[in-house]
Amino acid sequence: MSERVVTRFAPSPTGYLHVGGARTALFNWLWARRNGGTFILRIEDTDQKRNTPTAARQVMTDLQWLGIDWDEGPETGGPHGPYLQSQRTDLYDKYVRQLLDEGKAYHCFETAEELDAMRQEAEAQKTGFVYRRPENPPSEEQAQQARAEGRAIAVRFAVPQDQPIVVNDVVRGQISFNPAELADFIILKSDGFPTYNFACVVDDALMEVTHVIRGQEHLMNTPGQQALWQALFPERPLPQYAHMSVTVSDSGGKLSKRERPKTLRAAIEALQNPDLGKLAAAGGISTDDVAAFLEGKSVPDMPAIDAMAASLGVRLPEINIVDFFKSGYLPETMVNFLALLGWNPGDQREVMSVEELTEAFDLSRLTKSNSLFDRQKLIAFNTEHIRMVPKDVLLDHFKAYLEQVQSPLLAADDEVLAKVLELCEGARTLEQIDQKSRFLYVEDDHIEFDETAVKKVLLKGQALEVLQIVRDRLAQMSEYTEQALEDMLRGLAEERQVGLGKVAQPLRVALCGTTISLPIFDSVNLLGKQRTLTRIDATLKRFGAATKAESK
RNA sequence: GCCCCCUUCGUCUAGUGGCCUAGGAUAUCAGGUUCUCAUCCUGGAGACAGGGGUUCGACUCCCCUAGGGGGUACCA
Repeated sequence: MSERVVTRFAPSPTGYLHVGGARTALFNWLWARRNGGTFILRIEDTDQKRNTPTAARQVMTDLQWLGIDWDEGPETGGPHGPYLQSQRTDLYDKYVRQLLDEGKAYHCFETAEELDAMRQEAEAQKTGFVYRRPENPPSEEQAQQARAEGRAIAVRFAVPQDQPIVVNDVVRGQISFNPAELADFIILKSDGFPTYNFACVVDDALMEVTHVIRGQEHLMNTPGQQALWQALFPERPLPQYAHMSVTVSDSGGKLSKRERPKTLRAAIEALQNPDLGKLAAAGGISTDDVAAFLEGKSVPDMPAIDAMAASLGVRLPEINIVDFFKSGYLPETMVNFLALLGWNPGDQREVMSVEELTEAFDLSRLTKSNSLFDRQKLIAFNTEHIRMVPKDVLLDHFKAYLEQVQSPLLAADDEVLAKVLELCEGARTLEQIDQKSRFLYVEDDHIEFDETAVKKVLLKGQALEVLQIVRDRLAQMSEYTEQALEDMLRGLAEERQVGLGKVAQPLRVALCGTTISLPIFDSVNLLGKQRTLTRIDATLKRFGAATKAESK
């Protein structure tokens, strides 16, 4: 493979990087890395209405979290910059001019509304709408005049009609298109910005892109782009196109950003008496916004959606890359899992490191059919990667996670965190590790007791009695080691002719408020004698009184 | 409506005409280990969308039907 490889990821900055985009980025990146080639990041911000100023930065942050770096792009620079399309308009203008002069493009004056009307009419008659090229395209003078009158003026590419356009796709083979069914598409919008189909071709050519790896949703754009490329850059070879299958959601349909708001809306609607005011406050938006959201009229931004969901304790399906970060997935897991969505190494390997993926990746093994995003399998992968990743790397990931969710465990030093990670071997997500360990750093009088845990463990049988004995023996222990603790608890269980669970569970709930925590001996040990006793006393006082009251 | 793509266990997939009584993973079920949650171990069940061809022989090649997906913008 001595051939030079240049790939690119070209997102439009409309929000967070989502799973689909991340996969596209990853495949392009893997292919470039595999071949010692160049990976370019290009921001396609030619739609004035849809861009948000911080989105490009957000996308870059998300890529970086995944470990996807770019050789050329924003903030990195490179020989083909700038890498924001909104800063390249002079280039696009130049090529539009060239096409116009060569008679390969022409002006048109229809407004968006007029075109809409034509389209609707066509639809009413159940026929497809194809823009018909006028017999005599407007002259340069007419265009000048229209411009002077302030009319909307756009430029269309005249798609060559002489022969079928054959796209040679790496994944799907040769696909032939009838040019008569390809409309003369707009390349320059009336606001002066190029359309995607135009800017993309100009940039791919200028940036010397050799491989275009993208989702199947772009397959229908390809004949037009290819024709444009040949009109503009006849001397340059076309890039290799590879159209990947689409990723669909396990809740049915295409994996879409809209799933999160949808899930939240359903959760709110399922409530008897949703407190809209409280929701609005949680989301930092107005009550009217919440009402409009419930009626399906508008959708608040992601942070507001997240905050409202959190206030209700509702879990939203992860869609954006940051969502997976917040749910405690490792970047290694995401990269591995994403890579297997529409690709496989051809042997029976599945859990793979980035290095292995890079080494094995090949365009010839891209899958044709759509794949479903299976969260269950993702969790299984995460379990494997948590186990596989080097200790220091895992520690770094864990600290980043704790920071992200602002866990009380942030107060712990590296030594304790490393110990916690060791004790949580077999955990499925970083979130689980955090959840079962954070009690260590919660104030003794701030323990939240889980209702079912209290009922099922503490208030059952002789639990409180046993807890009292545990407390007394603990207080008397001169040596407070894990081994001593274990001996004591096991001894007690044996004395009372019960399983260790009968002794350990009440203690666990007293210390953590839940039935889920680190192994009990370690929990007691890490918490320290004093705090352990304090928590047991508080529990005995609180629930001991409750049972007495009940028995009266 | 029109155009394009796709179709193997629930899910992701291996399979490029005989290695297929179709392999792996995950999920699921049964059993075991275990102080909780997990992990872990053993075993089980589970698929070539349907119909026609081609061929000595089709999961593999061709056609049709059905189903799924994508596109049909002055979005990308």
